[in-house]
Amino acid sequence: MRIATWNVNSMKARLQTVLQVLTDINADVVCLQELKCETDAFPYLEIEELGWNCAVHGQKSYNGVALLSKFPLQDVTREMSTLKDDQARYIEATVLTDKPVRVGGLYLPNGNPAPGPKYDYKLEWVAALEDHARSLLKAEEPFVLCGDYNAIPAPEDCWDDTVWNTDALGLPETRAAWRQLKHLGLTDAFEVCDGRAHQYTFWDYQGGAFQKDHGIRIDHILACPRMTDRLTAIEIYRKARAMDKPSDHVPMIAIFED
DNA sequence: ATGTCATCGTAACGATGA
Repeated sequence: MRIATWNVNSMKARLQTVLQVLTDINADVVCLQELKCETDAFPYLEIEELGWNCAVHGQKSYNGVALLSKFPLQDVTREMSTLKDDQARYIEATVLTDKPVRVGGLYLPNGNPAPGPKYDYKLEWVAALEDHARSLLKAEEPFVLCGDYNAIPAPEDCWDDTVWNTDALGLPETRAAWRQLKHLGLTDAFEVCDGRAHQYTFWDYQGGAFQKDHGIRIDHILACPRMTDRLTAIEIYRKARAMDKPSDHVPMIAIFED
């Protein structure tokens, strides 16, 4: 079972790229972020034609998340139990295989400029995610939480920490919140399956960042203990960043034993 | 001297978010 996460930075502007990448990565489940379209404007027909079931939580202009699955999706929820949010940043559903798994797709707030109200919202959001993860653990159904966390876990997860450790994505308080989430008993799939320094999932459009490999690792897959037992490998599909009309993020794929 | 992109409101860009 291959579970992927990818911030597409607009479904409308990126549709052809998205269709190509979906074929390339051969995942069973894909969490998408930054759709930048309303739920009804999602290109259901084109995606379904490739064999996906879709669950979408969109909004106008900003944010927006979706779950794509080759298997049926059941019990879709579009908010965390712990946060009343007017921004479309969360979606969760059960993927019905012979070993059902609850998949949460999330788009954590960017939080810049920090400090300020946007950073406060980010911290509030990650605290709500922690509470929600706690309730998922209590429910004892296997789950993964995938998405754009807008968090650089450690200095070696960016190209130059002196640039990022004062940014909302790399501030000590952001990293502490990330660790606190993990310490509930969740596993960063990249950390245990690869763990190398300077492996990135995002490169800014500006200043030739990709060519210089000036990236950051901010897209993550967190697994509960039972899913961690099945975890075998992690992949970062870097090629997506070199395509025509690329997103600034690339897909990350976690592979679980069937 | 040296590569940003997408969206919206409004009518060819400026403002905004990332």
